[in-house]
Amino acid sequence: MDQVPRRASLAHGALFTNLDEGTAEILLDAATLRQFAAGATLFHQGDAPSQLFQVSSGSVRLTRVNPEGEQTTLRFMGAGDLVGCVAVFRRFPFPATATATEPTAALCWSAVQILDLMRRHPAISANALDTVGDRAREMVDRLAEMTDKGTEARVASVLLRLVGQVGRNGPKGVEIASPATRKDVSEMTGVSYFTVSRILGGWQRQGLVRLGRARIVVLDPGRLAQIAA
Amino acid sequence: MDQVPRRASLAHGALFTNLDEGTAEILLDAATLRQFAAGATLFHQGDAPSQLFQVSSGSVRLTRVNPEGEQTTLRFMGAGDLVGCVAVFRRFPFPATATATEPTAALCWSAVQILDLMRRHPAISANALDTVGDRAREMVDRLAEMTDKGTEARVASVLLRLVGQVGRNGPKGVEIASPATRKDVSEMTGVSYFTVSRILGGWQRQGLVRLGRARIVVLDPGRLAQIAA
DNA sequence: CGACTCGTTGAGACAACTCAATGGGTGTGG
DNA sequence: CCACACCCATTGAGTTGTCTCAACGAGTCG
Repeated sequence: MDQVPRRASLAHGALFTNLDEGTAEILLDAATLRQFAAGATLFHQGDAPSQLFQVSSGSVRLTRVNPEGEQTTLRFMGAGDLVGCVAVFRRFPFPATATATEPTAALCWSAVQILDLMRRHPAISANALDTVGDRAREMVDRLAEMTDKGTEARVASVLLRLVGQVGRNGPKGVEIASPATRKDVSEMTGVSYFTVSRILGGWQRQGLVRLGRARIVVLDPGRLAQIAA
Repeated sequence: MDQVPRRASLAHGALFTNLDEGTAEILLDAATLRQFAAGATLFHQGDAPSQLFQVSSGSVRLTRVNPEGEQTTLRFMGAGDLVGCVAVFRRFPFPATATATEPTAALCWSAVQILDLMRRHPAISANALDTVGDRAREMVDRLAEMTDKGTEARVASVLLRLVGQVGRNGPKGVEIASPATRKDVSEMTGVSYFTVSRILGGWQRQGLVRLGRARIVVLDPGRLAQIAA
C-alpha cells in the first residue's frame, strides 16, 4: 500500500540477518532503493558486476544465453534474495541477465561500496558467505536432480522450488507469482517445451495444478513432492 | 620425495592465497596434516561438518547417495582444493561423502577453529568467500551444460573439467590422475554407463583419447573442446 | 479486427536407455 | 604360481521415452 515503504520494512532479507541495529543502519544508509518496471533489466550477462541488488518486493528472472544463442532460464528470485551476489563478491562478469518479471523494488549497492562495507563489518561478510553458500548448495542439489531423476520428477521439483521462491498463497493453492511460462519451466528442467505442456496438462486433469496463460497454481504440493521423489 | 613435506610447501592453495606471511603462519599452525590411504573416507554424507580439509596432494572423490540409494559422483578435487567448505561455513550437514582415490594428504581444521580464525582474520574470510563463489559458479555452469548440451558434448566437457581438476601431464597427453571409471563419468554427465563406453570407444578410434582400466588419457584436448561447444 | 504470444495436440523419428552376454584385467588365497 | 572371484569394460539387439515438426486453438494487446 505504501508507495514509499518505511525504512524499517527494508532492513530485512539476506544481507540483514542477525545484524545489530547499528550495522543494519549503516548498511541501509548506503543503499539506494530502485524501482523497476515489469520487463526492465537489472543487469546484463557479461557486464562487469558494478552493482549488488537485494529484492525488496516483486520478482526477478535470471536468464542465460548459451554460445548457440538460445536463452535459458536459470531461476527466479523473490523478496529478500540477493541478485548478482556471486559475481559481485568474486568480481566476475555477471553470468546471467536479470530481468524484473513484475514491478519490482530492490535495494542497491555499488560493488566498491558493498565490498568496503564487508571489509569493515565482518557480520555483513558472514551474511554474504552464508548466502553464496546457500546458492552453491541449491545448485548442487539441482545438478544431482538433473542426473538422477526422470523428466516428470524434475518438473515436479522445479514447480515446488518455484513455489518456495516466488509462491503466493491463494484461496485454494499456491500460485507462482512470477509469470512463469511453460518455456521457463522447460528451460529450468531441461525438458522440451512440448513435454512440459503434456506433463502439466496431465496433472491438471488429475487436479494437482490449475493452469492459465503464463500462470500455474499448485493445488496439491504433497502429491507433487511424491512425484518429485 | 619428502615423506614429510616442508612447511613452506603447505602454505598454498585456496585458503592461503594473498595472505600476508603472519596470517598464513597462524593458519598453518592451526592445521593438522592428515594422511589418507586410497579408499579412506574424509567424511560421510549427512555428518555434521566438524572438519574442513584442504587437499595437499593426491585426490578426493565426492559422491552422493540419492533417496533411491544409487550412488552418484559429484566431482573430484585435487591439490589446493577446499573439501567440505560449503558445509562447514554454512554449518550444514555434509551433502556428500568424500573419499580419497589415491594416497592423499590434506590440511585439516576443526570447524570451530576455522570459523574462529575467519572471524579474527578477514583475509581468510575473503578467501573462503572466493572459494565458495567459485564453487557456486562452477555448479551454475554445469547446470547450464546439462540443459543445453547433448550427450557427447557433456561427456567432452566433463573430461576437460577432470583434466583441469585432477589432470597430470604425461608424455603424449594429459592423464586423469584419479582412477576415473566409466561409471564416474556416466554419473557426472547424466549419461548411461553404456553410452559413455560407446562414446569413449569412438573417440579412442579417432585418436582423441587413450583408454585403460579405470584410466583415461586425453590426447587431443583441442578437438574435445570443439565437441564440447 | 488483425497480429502476436502462449499453449495444446498429434504423428513420426531417433537417440539414448535397458537388458543380456562376453571378454579382459587385477588381486587374493590356497 | 595357478585358479578363482571380482571388477571394469565392451558390444549387440531391442525398446521406449522424449524430441522434432507441423498444425491448430485461444487469450491479449494495440
